[in-house]
Amino acid sequence: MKKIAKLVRHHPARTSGHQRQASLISAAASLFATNGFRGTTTKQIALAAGVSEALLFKHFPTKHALYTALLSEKADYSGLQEAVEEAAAKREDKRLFMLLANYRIRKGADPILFRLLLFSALEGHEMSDMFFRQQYRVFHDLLAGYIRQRIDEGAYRPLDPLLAARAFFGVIVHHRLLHDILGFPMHLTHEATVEEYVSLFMNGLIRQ
Amino acid sequence: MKKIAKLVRHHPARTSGHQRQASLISAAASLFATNGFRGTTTKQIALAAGVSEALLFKHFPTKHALYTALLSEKADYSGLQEAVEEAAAKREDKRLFMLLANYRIRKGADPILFRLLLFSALEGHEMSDMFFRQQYRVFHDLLAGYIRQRIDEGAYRPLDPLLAARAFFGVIVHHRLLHDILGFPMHLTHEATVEEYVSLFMNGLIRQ
DNA sequence: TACTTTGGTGAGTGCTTGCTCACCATCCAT
DNA sequence: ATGGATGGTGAGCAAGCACTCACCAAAGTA
Repeated sequence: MKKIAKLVRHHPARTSGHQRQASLISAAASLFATNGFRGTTTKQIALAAGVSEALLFKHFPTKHALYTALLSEKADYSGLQEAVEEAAAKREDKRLFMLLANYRIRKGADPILFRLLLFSALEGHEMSDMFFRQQYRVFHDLLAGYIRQRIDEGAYRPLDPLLAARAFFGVIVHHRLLHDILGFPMHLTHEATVEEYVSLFMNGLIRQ
Repeated sequence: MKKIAKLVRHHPARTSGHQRQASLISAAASLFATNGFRGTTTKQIALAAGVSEALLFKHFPTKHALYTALLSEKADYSGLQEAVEEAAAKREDKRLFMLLANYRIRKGADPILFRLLLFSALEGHEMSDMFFRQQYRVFHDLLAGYIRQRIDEGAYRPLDPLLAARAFFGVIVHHRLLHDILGFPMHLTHEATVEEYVSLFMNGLIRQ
């Protein structure tokens, strides 16, 4: 009798340390993304992950450490970089821009990451700098470099390459800002939107 | 003797209600802008305004009410709208774009407002919607309407007007994001930057 | 079987938060 | 002068916060 009661009572079959850590991080991700670092309590995270608050602190010494772990895990742009570099090598201008734009605007693009990034930038988390300077700026410099090259080759007008690259990312980032953060509805399909942005960037507004 | 002592002791000459309210709002503005709503305490605000916390709550029933008062006071785009409409009526395309871009990028542009807006958008404050839908969207629709008109007149290529307007604002907003929030240095002067962005937007990247 | 390690918790701790309340001080009108 | 309105405060409250601690339970291991 005693034994059975014992077995039945708490019996969710202990989870491994790594799994727990992962589930805590994923629970934290969506909470931090929606409410920010300061707007999220460790109690909420523990609850969302289905464990006690005490266990959270067994895995991460502080709330801050959990946040840092989360941010460094989320940063992953591999795959895109190679595709972009290939398109650049082949001078496939339009494909290059489409790749970059599509990566962020495409249907499955993770709005959580975008919100996390913005929050961390605004709240001034130290990981934010790392995030932007390492990951984001890779594409920044990559694109600026490519534009510079194409200007030298005479294919593009002699604009400032860095500003041109920033302008392009601006269009994309702003789109996500309106769509993911402010909740503006899409008014064309994802594909058509990307196409339109790229066309505008490459050819300008004025009828030539 | 007695009289003098009385006069000298607490003597900062009582401030009027309106002045106090204004100084509280201005103190709150910079604190909310740097730390967000949740990251700012009423104690900090009171301290920055040089009064007791209790007085703050005499002027604003809740922290939230102060935030709302602040946001609705900060929203003021008058002046620009008329100038833009005038340029539009005269079909001074470049001047119109320069006006819009300059308004946000110019040297004195208030970074506090931009941060406040972003924070309120991320934190999901109800004023945020009002802010964006009323103020921000005015220019959105204004510009989109103008672009549509110019397309009809055959001056612009037949692009989607709304997306084109968004793209333009995207460039500007992104510039401020990099500069005001992430702390990226300006690499050209304000004037040259604006000029470059407008030129890119109007003429495109590709040498025609 | 016994023992160490690891997963897991309830019940706190001290501190900070938004907010209140009783009270004082100064102005202005009568 | 005097009384009501208005500007202003110190002390404190209940709730919530990040974080801790003593302790239990289930595995692996000898």
